[in-house]
Amino acid sequence: MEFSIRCQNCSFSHLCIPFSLSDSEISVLDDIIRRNKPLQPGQCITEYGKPLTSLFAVRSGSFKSYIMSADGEQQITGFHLPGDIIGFDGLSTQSHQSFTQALETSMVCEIPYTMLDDMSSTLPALRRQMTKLMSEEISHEQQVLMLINKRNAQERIIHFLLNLSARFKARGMSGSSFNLTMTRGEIGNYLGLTVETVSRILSKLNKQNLISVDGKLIELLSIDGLKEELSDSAPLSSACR
Amino acid sequence: MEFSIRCQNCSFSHLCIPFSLSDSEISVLDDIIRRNKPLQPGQCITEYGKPLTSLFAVRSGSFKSYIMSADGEQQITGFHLPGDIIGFDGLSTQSHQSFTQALETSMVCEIPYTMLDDMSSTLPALRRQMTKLMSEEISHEQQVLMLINKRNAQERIIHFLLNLSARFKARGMSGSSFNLTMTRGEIGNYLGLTVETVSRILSKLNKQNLISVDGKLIELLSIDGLKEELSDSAPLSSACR
DNA sequence: CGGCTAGTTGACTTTAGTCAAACACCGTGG
DNA sequence: CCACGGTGTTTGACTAAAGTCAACTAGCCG
Repeated sequence: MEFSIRCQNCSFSHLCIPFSLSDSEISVLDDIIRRNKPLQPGQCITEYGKPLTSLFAVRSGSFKSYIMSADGEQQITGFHLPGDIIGFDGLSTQSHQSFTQALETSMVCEIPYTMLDDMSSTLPALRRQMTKLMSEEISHEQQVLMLINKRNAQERIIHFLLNLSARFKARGMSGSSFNLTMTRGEIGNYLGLTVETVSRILSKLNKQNLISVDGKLIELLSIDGLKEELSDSAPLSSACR
Repeated sequence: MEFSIRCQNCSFSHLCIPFSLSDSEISVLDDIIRRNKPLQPGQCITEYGKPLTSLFAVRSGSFKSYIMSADGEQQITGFHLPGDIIGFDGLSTQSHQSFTQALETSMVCEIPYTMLDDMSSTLPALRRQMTKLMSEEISHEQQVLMLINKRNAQERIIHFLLNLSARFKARGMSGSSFNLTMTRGEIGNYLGLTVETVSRILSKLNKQNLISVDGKLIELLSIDGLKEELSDSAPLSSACR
């Protein structure tokens, strides 16, 4: 059936768990993966507190993950594109720590975790890749912390756009023209800004002809110009020794 | 010699890699661990770009980890207490992604990584514990992102103090009275605040008799009162739907 | 057509940052 | 023993960046 694309011919496998596995190893992995029907925008694949039985790999579309505070406030912790793995934060308790919601019609590969863990004892390359992916997530979150703590609103948004651009490019899509599947509010939530600030800065960058904004459609007109804007701003803060 | 405390009688093993390993498994682990001489304040155990050959477990004292941006700006990503594992962020590239510096005279257990990885193929409990520790680090960083993005200066500092308190308590030390081994500047750097703001808020909490500040020595006079301060403040922001 | 959500823009406010000055603490060396 | 320099901390006065509040527009879908 149509949902059954295999890892062997998946164009995102170099970003995903199969990276650096041999063909035979990939085939073993492929056998345990479940590919379900597409998800509609708004549908959740993980919810806080639910038992973690599988990890998910984004097959197509996009997702947001968010945690929720005691008072019900959301904090978006990441946006996921094809090839990304979802669920690492739940492995410590074997129950999900965050919510993950489809931003558009999307598909995922579901990877039963106990099987994956079992396989990793006999396949060192698989174990190493899992470790690598988790380690990358830790490093990435550290970079986000610096972005939020040390950069102003415009710098955060430019970083965000450039990061999206690079990730689209790594997936064989255009890095200069893409659709935002998240709202301005979701971008702001992630970056610690309000909707208004996000909107104002996108308008400003648009006016400067650095980007072209047409609703959800974003074109990066001058990536160099955008990077220029980053280095222009105050290079050192007093918080740094 | 005096540096050779073993995992078997280490009082932090329940927080560390040995957790949930059997006695015989701990003994295998213990054999690969190197215990070097104490580190002086300011000494680094990891530096960006250096090959990662070992992970480190804090044995005594405390550390800060920080990443550095292209323009030399530091972002502190965490403070480490006994039992904490240092180095997960470097596993993806097999080279360290951050700097880790002793804040006081401290000792670490050095765990050669290839040996640890080899062991994890035959010891599922070890593999699971490593995964658990990495997963916890991911979850923790997500919580920090929410703290920085959604909480004001006072809330960040109270959270920071309560978190330190809980961690000291989990290590059998007083959760109500402790020494800050980091400077106000380092606290501010971590929380995205300036030295002045940190100082002002500590003074304010001191004046409110919620804490007592005497230089580096902090006493939490009313943990309930501090938590009260958290829930008092604006419960919902407009960034949340 | 009407109602809803998302997005934009303007006017005003607030929080934390900046700049500056002074103090405390600590180790060094005369 | 005390003077000195350095780093860390505190406090005050002022500023600026982003948040808040509000009004309005643009799509979208029933």
